Amino acid sequence: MATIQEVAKLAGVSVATVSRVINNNTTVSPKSREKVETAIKELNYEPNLLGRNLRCSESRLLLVIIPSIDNPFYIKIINGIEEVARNMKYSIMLCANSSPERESLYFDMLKQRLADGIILMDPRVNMERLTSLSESYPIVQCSEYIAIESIPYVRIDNEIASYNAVTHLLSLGHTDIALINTDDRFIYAKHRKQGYLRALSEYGIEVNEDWLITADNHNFEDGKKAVKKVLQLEKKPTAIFAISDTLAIGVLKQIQDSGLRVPDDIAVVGFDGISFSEMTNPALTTVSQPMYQMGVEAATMLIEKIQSIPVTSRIVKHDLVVRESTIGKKIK
Amino acid sequence: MATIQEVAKLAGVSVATVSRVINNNTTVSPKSREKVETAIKELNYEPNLLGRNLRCSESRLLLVIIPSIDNPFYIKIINGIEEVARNMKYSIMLCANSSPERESLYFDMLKQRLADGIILMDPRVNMERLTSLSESYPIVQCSEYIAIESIPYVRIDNEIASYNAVTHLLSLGHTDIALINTDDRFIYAKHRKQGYLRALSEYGIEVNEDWLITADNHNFEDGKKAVKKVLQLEKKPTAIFAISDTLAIGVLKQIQDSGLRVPDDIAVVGFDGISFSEMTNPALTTVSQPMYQMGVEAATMLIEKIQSIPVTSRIVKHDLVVRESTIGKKIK
DNA sequence: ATGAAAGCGCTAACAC
DNA sequence: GTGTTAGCGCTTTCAT
Repeated sequence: MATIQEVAKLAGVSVATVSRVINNNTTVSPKSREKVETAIKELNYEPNLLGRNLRCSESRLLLVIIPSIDNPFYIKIINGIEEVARNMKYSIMLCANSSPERESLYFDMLKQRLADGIILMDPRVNMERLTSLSESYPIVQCSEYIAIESIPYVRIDNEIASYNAVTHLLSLGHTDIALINTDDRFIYAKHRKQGYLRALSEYGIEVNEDWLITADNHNFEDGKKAVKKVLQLEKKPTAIFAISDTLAIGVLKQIQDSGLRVPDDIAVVGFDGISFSEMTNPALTTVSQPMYQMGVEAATMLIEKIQSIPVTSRIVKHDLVVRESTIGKKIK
Repeated sequence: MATIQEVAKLAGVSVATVSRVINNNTTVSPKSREKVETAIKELNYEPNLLGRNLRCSESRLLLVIIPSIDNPFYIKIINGIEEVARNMKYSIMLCANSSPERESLYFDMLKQRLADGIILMDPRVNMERLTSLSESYPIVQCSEYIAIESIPYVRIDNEIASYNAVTHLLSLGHTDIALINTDDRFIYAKHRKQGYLRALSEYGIEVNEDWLITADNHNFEDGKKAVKKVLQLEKKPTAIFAISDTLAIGVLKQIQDSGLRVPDDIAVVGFDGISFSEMTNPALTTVSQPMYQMGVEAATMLIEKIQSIPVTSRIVKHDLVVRESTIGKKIK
């Protein structure tokens, strides 16, 4: 494990010169550079970045906090983040399954200088702690967000996206549309519900409270559970709008396991546009989010924040993808 | 941003004492401890771990290298790794989508002391580089492996697992069984093929070369593509064994899109036991790997290696999970 | 263009 | 039990 000292010695120059060669920012005479480079090769030298990090007081690590690694929704976002991070010579660390204790673990990494910033995709964090943290450390939000001045976000317009999805069902003639949502304290959930309500109201349809189901989570099982509840109702809906694809896939499964057909008996719409949504049978109609782009934007924003460049929040475009679960199979 | 110096000063003790309190390993008088602790609170002090890392020459970061974050197979493994890592005060960094350049990026982190060890789940790495690296740095393999003395692994017995899956199909009366595999240079692929061949041979069935399909990858689309190829054949199989669940799900989808029924026209078996395999319609029969356990074992092994404790490779148990895609729907 | 030297924040050996 | 001190390996003034 050669150090910069040894390289300097072998090359017959000072450590400063070696450092200059490594970081090739300042001018070094070709002769010195040459000597240093052969010494580096000779010794198989690799700079110890722990030293550099301490000296520069940066870790070049970005934390990406997601609620659960189980939800494929985050995958393409992460790919986008990674792309930008790599180009800017940052690494990213995925922090999943956050819980209060884990949360503080990650926040601590920021305070302990082990990370330079956070991309937050989990809304279930301690608001106060987050707010105070965001005053001293770079944080951006992606997809889900909390309205805090000091934390910019990138997201779609959930209200309109949801409105589009429900309008699609309405335009197909459905009037009995159930909504499978998650807890209202998530802002996206609130907005998606608002979009649902606005669409119904514009079509002059009364809301049936029985059809507003709250799922615990976005797991497949939660989707199945919700459908079981719906199918026990006296009056059953002819369409179900689930607030995420993972839920919708569980919905699909449970409908079919109950001997009903999609979309003939019940049409289904999901949300997110995960790759899996194409692979179900029938393929899932869904509101697709520009996940890769969201990741790119979030990472760019965060790195700018780290560099003390002012950044502002932005809204990106969603897209309704119509597939078999609402309009049935085409003849192939 | 308070430093240990300032804490020491405020507490009226030396930095050594503060360090002792922080790492509470050595004995400190209750009085000093008290003083230090109040000073820490007073200053809102957080130790700068960059300093500690440099001093201790460790990063307490484990690298987890997977081929693609898109394959849910790795998710539960990662959860297992995380559990162990957290308990041992390590962090993990997920390294996905590896390519030659990315690969060297990750290997560099090891050399540059930014990571303490690697859990490798991607077999597509440069063998030579890996071999030489493994002599100086702690590396363990999980699931997929390359037989290198210096790199222990945890995995299932792929040959037997595959044999079990195919035997299940044979016992249902299938004799025309296609195999959708990946490239033979992956050891798991080779072993799974061997299991397939052994099962057929024990049943006295000739191998039909047309039914040995090689998929590019484990994506859904690769599964669909493979089925399209199979369905163009003069003589079609009555069952398909796909070497991963992601492939199998594509297989399922394409069979159904072609107007055929699973398992009536073609039965399907997958491999891995990802959570999604339960949610397809019909639910997928698959060979389930003990992913969480594998993650736990791998992380434990790696940390032991880092601590210079000798570790040996181990084989864990798989499990054939029979579901609708081979035996059809039960009456509910 | 280059070297000497200070110091990033911490831990641990050593002396008391 | 506690303080002094020497680094861990690097970058970066400041001279020259």
